[in-house]
Amino acid sequence: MRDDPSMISQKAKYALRALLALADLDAVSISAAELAERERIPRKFLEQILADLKRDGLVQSRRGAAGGYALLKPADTITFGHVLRLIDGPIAPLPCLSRIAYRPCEDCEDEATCRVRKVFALVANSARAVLDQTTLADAIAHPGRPLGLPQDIFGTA
Amino acid sequence: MRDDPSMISQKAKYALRALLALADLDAVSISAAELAERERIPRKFLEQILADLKRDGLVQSRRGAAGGYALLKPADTITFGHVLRLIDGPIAPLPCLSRIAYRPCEDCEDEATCRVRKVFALVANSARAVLDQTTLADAIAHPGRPLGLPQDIFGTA
DNA sequence: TCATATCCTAGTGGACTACTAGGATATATG
DNA sequence: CATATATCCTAGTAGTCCACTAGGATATGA
Repeated sequence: MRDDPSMISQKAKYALRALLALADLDAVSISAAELAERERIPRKFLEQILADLKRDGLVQSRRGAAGGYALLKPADTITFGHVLRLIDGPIAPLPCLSRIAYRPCEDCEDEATCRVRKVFALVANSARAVLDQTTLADAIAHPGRPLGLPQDIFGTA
Repeated sequence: MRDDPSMISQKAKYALRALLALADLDAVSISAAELAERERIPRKFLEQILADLKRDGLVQSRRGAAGGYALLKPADTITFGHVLRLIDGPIAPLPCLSRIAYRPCEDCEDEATCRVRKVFALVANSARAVLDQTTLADAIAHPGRPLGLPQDIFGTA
């Protein structure tokens, strides 16, 4: 038995927490050191993560004294799915179910009739439904709102 | 970026394929060697997998010439979730969301208000909804039937 | 007896995670 | 200008895990 396969990486968790913290700030910037302390993230590791986020355009930075990081896009345009794919790679239980990094299963005879694939396609769709429709803003907002999910979770296949 | 985090293990895929093949047989038994060839699974690896399945009571075996393996439980009582947990461990994107192996996130201040947790709870619930309600029989049956999903996918939280 | 099975334990190469380390470069302030 | 404070960039590393392979002990039917 594996430890936990479906688990997201620590790095992705840090990235999401950092982005949420930046969204909390709203307009002001914060240094990596301060952010690291506030969110209990190893500082040097956080720097690498912020570099990834910057490379993707989610975050902007300023160097030197009084420098720091700030969100570059509105919090309601950044989805959990986007961040997760950026840091952790494809969201797909099988390579043959990935949209951004499709690869056939090497030992699979016929993809169209694969019964394992058919079931995990449902899993993938439902996970994506949540991740691609939930934004940082959703996660922050009003505790009253129940983080709702919309229609058509399982696609049309 | 990771290769693919949400991916199930090759071992779990083999286990599911093996069980489906056993369910196809229906009543008759088959040797590991034959099953391995049919499903393109490394023979020795498959033996280990079958041992796991046997230990869990899903499969029975007979030794010696004319020995082999057979399903021990009806195919409509074996869920994908059960097999996945058996082979791959907990189905939870965060340790604090696992039901069978709960552990708090070490760097998490307050679980109740954790915004990352809140979102991934939805992911976990929707994945479990599929996996715990889909049986081997469902995966085998009639191509007409669309592998439907029932109500209340997101729990009551 | 002998071929054919399952059963059981070890071990291994390669990949990946979660960091740490060290310093180069840029910027505000005195 | 000097200095403190930041970001930026590249390497490296201990530990863990996956996906097997290897080798043989044990049981069973012919």
